[in-house]
Amino acid sequence: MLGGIHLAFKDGFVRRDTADLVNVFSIPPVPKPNNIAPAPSETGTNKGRNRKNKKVELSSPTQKEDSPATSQQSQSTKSPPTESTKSKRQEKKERKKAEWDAKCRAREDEARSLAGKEGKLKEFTEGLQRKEEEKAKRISGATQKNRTEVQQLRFAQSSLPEKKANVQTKPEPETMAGDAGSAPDAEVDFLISKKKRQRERELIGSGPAPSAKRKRKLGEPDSFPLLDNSPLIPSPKPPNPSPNPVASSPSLPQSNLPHKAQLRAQSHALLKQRELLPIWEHQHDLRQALREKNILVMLGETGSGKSTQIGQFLVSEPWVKKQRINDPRTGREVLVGGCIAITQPRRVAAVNLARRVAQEMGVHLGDDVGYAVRFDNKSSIEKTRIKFLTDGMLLQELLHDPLLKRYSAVVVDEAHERTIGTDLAMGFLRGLVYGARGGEKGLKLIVMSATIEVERMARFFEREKDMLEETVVDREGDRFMANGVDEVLEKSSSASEEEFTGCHIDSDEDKEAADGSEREVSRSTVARFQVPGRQFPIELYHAPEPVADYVDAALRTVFQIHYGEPMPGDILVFLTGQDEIEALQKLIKEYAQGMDKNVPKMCVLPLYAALPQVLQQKVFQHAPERNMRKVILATNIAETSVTVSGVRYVVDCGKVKTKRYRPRIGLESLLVTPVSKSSAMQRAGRAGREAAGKCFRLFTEENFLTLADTTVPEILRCDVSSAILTLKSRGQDDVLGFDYIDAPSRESLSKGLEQLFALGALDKTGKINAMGRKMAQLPLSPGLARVLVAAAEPKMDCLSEAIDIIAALSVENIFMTPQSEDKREEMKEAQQEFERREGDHLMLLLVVRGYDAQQSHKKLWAEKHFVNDRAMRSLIEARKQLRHYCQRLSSIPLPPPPQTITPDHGVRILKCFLKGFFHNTARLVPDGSYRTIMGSQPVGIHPSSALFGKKLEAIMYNEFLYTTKPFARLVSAIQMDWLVDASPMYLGGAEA
DNA sequence: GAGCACTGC
Repeated sequence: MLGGIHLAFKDGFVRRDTADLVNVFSIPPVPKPNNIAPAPSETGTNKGRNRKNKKVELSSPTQKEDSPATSQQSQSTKSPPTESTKSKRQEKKERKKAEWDAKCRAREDEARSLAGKEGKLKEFTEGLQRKEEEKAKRISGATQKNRTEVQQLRFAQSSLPEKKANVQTKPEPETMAGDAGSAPDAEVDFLISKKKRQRERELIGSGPAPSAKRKRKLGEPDSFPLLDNSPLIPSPKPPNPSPNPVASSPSLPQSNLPHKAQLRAQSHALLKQRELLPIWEHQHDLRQALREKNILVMLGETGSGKSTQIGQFLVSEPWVKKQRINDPRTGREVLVGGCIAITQPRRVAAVNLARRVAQEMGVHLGDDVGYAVRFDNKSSIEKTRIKFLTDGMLLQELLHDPLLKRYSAVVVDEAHERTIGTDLAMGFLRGLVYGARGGEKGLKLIVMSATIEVERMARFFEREKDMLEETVVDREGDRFMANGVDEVLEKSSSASEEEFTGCHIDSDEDKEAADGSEREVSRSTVARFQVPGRQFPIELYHAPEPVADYVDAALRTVFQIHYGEPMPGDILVFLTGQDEIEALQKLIKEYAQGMDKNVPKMCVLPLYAALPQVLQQKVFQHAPERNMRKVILATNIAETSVTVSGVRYVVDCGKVKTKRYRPRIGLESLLVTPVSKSSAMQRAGRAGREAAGKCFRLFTEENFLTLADTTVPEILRCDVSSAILTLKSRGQDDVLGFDYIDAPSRESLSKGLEQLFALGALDKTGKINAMGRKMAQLPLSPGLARVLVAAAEPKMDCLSEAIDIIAALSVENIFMTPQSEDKREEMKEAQQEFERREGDHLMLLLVVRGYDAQQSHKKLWAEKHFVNDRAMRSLIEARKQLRHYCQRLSSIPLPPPPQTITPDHGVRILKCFLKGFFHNTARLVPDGSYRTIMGSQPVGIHPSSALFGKKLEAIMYNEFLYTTKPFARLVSAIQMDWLVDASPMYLGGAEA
């Protein structure tokens, strides 16, 4: 039996090309061997997967009965509906209970023991890393790099069906003959040695590097493991040794501040690594380009080094020093410049890049190089010349300093991610570069992206002149009102297409003109630049026919890889959520038990944001045994935020959960949708970080071709009321006329405006008023910001209570979510002391107060009450910040929080919440169900609420979500007559 | 009687 499986797998993998893989994808389901150890109680059911997807078929019919995974299914279909069914069901239920209890216990134990081992593990992994560093030093970095380039050339030709066809190829005068095109295998070694010699010459310093031709490869944001691992590993060093020379840097002594000489020495040591980065040889051209033009758009691929080097290349340019300009608004002279800002979409990225660049420059973090993220600012107004910050932070600075006076240049990194933050920042920056900070002494703007969308961005920054004319003409008619988003989208996409043909930035087929050092010499206001990345080749495989159940398909593919592909090489599987991950983890573990003894073992690891930190870290550690393959089951978190080393095989289900907003009903929902092409490429790219890799797509090639090129920008998918408030508070009152890269639909914008008006943030003409300005300063959604402003009013007088509750609402769920029913019962009991008949909001307040009351045993207390300690700690941070902001907004000092909360007090708190959430209300109708007060839609109280099952006159809720049916989450009881003064403007004539 | 991807101020 075992041999049979073995052969079955082997057959599929003797030869490795797409055609064979087609067979592999369609081979019969993995048979489950008979001699599997009898399943322990926990394999008795197949919770989740079987229930959810009936199509799953994991074993052939004859083997079904042997399979613990399916025994339950066959049982239930076979047994007649006798009186024993009931007891059987009971039995099943109990078994299920036991199983989940066991699982929970196991997980808790695991977490605990891991936490204990952490110290030892760190020691161990650091030792390993030191060894690896030494090894890396021995291997010539240059050889490594050149080999990569050659492989890239070959890869790029063979894969990537998503090439743009209409690309002009430009012959290039100064290139090496054999380098450009398809190098036959025999030539490869020759090329490597040739390039190696060249590189060695370069390293000894004999003249500038001849411009090497490179090929565009899988787009992927530039991120080295040091950077990407960090969200999960707080230590400055990743525990995993990495062959990437950038990642394995000498580490600083942790104990005290390093001496200046030490810093210099380290900086010197790092210089060698920096010189190997693809961007290094282009620094002169970059500087030159920015002397000539104020805007530069750069396509920088994975590992090009753009994020770490750009600041250092520019910091000593003459235009960085402070200079006087005329502020057109006041007519007065102001002093501007002196610092380069580099924005990132994620906090960890900003912090780690700053740390790294400080090391490279040999300076203390916070002096010449610093960062600013929420809750953490390590930069100095006088000293800092390179500052990394999140895009949200840049927008925050815009609020108090509309000219961004501190900065000589702003670099927008990872622009292709198109978060609302980056999009708004780019709109504002463009306005500055062509307005108040334009001209010869103007602000420099550098936009860096990893996808071909850069060309669209270049167009966006270029079309200022046209736009101005257009806006003047269209002002009355309102361009967006009239045409809506479709026309805008259409316009931009056709623009980018024509641009591809004329632009020197090559796309995939344009091998001839791939030299980034060549700049477009034209009258364009935007300089364009391309820097190749460092990425190993990846073989792509597609499923031959559509896959009905991708969890099942992933299961088979994982085993196929495991049997057919050599070690080492870990497998990274992309799925959409925790549910799927847990289901697949269970299945793989079951089947792995039946593997032949001489087949390497597997170590299955989940990875998603909600997973406890200690368990996340396992992904970065070595497999517990030698000759063991790690199989990482991850959500989208592994696509951008986290880089796992050691991965050579990627399995991509082709789906992702995305938020969608339907403005008409004002409802946000989370849906499983197909990924975009660039997302799929990004995922595939994860297989080629350290060596050549393979990517198995669980969808057909035809399917791939129908995917959208890029992910829909966030601003087109979400509620934009918050974005509108940001715009208006920063001087852009005409939100319909703001120059978005992609404008939200007219419907979405007007819904947002309407909401803000109802909240009292805008006056009748749509201008922001005092209330709106206050709200805009708070790091909260407009609704929650409104609550805070209301709570600060003297007659309400419950500011510190409101802050506590809002802080609880703005961090991750502060309650644990136990899996087993027993645990849930236990949790209910433990939390009884917090329960209030008013509902969830006051319950949150009591939890916060309970946590506060603990002096030294906070963690224990949290554990006992099923409260998430990590969430509580970030809650405390957020509260500190909110208090700070509130104190700034009103001169009145925060009153000390009262010890008890009287019913009257509770009413006042809830009335404040109603000011921000009057639109999220429902009332009881005669049939005993709830219907929303606006729109009269049915809605039920979510089972997670303390008010679940209760019948109340009316309810208010913070969240509306649609899963199996419409649910209200975070619910409190209200009275109908409170609604009248919650938003008189909005409810004015309506019955309330 | 349900179950939520990922960020950010």
